[in-house]
Amino acid sequence: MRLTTKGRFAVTAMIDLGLRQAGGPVTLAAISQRQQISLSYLEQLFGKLRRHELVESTRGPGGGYTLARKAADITVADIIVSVDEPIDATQCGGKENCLGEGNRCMTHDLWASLNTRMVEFLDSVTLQKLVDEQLAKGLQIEDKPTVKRAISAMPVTKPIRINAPNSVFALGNAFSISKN
Amino acid sequence: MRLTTKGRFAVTAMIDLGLRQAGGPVTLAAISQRQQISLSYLEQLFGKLRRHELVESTRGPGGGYTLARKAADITVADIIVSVDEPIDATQCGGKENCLGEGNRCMTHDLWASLNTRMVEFLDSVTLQKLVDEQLAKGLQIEDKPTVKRAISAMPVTKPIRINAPNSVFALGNAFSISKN
DNA sequence: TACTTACCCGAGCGGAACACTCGGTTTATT
DNA sequence: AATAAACCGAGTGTTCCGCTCGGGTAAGTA
Repeated sequence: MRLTTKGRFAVTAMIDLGLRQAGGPVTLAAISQRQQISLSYLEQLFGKLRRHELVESTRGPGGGYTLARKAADITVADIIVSVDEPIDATQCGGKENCLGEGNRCMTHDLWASLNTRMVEFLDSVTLQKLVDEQLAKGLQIEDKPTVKRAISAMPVTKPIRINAPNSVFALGNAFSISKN
Repeated sequence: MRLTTKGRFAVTAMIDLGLRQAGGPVTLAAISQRQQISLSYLEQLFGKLRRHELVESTRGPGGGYTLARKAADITVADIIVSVDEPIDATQCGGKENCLGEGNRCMTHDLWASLNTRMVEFLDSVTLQKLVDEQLAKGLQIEDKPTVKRAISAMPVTKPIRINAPNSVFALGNAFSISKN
């Protein structure tokens, strides 16, 4: 489990989905516009989210994605684990004697427990909670416009790189971390 | 604030330091051996830790590093923030209107709060706590051997890549994350 | 039947940052 | 002087992120 913008995007998109799915399946194209995430990239992420059974898809016109479970039953950990796949093991795969004789594997036990607590934390934050937070902040969801009008009114967005790679929790200046 | 093996190494090294500093300054070479972390890499990390005033250094023979504060006053967040430096801001640096007109910056508020909670959590885990955990697990600290004997008894380690990049919380198989 | 909509999929690419090396300098002790 | 250790900066290879491209397939609408 890594924590990158990948997971951040996934969480963001899932919140968007949770906010709008009451009006039927939500299109990736719509999420892409609202959240400024590349459509193709969203497709990759939602492919993973679907395989992990966090979302369900319906194809064809009027289709899109919906949550596979109630938002209250989806946690941030679920989402992040889904998109940041196992990859593979690093160093001393499973073996206990990764260090020399005697002094064995202090790192593993330590980090495993730290890791457990991290997961527990992320697991304690449900999608519902995040959705509610957004609603509480006065976010208002406009009705779905007719497709034709929305398309015609849409400005052409030039493909620039919006997001820097691998910078989770490295937010914009206004939100940079400082412990005073 | 990113979460990578870099931070993991730093935390591990700091625990090692916390465990051994009672007997005077601890050498990076010693930490390198015990924790299987490249010496030069440790030097980089401790350079940052020193600049952030988490450790103090004494040069020359018999020198090494000690904690700049009590272990109880150093948190995991302190350590990780120190080594994973600000870099710089991504996307819409500080501006509030990163999205188009109307729908503005849902992502930021959301992630900022999530981020805050993450930091709060990591800030709640002190180095002292981690050190105590290690001690409780029966780790025993041997007396410092004389330098000459230790050096002569040391096998030549061939420089292989021990650790994969960018895989925090992607632990070995035995510790891979699974939410059953 | 066509047409469109939307999900689906895999290959690939530029660049950032990780994990690490190397060669050297400075400071202090023996 | 010799050694031990912290310091420093400039590299290097690899991974993987963030994203694009080009095509597919299923499901509605005409």
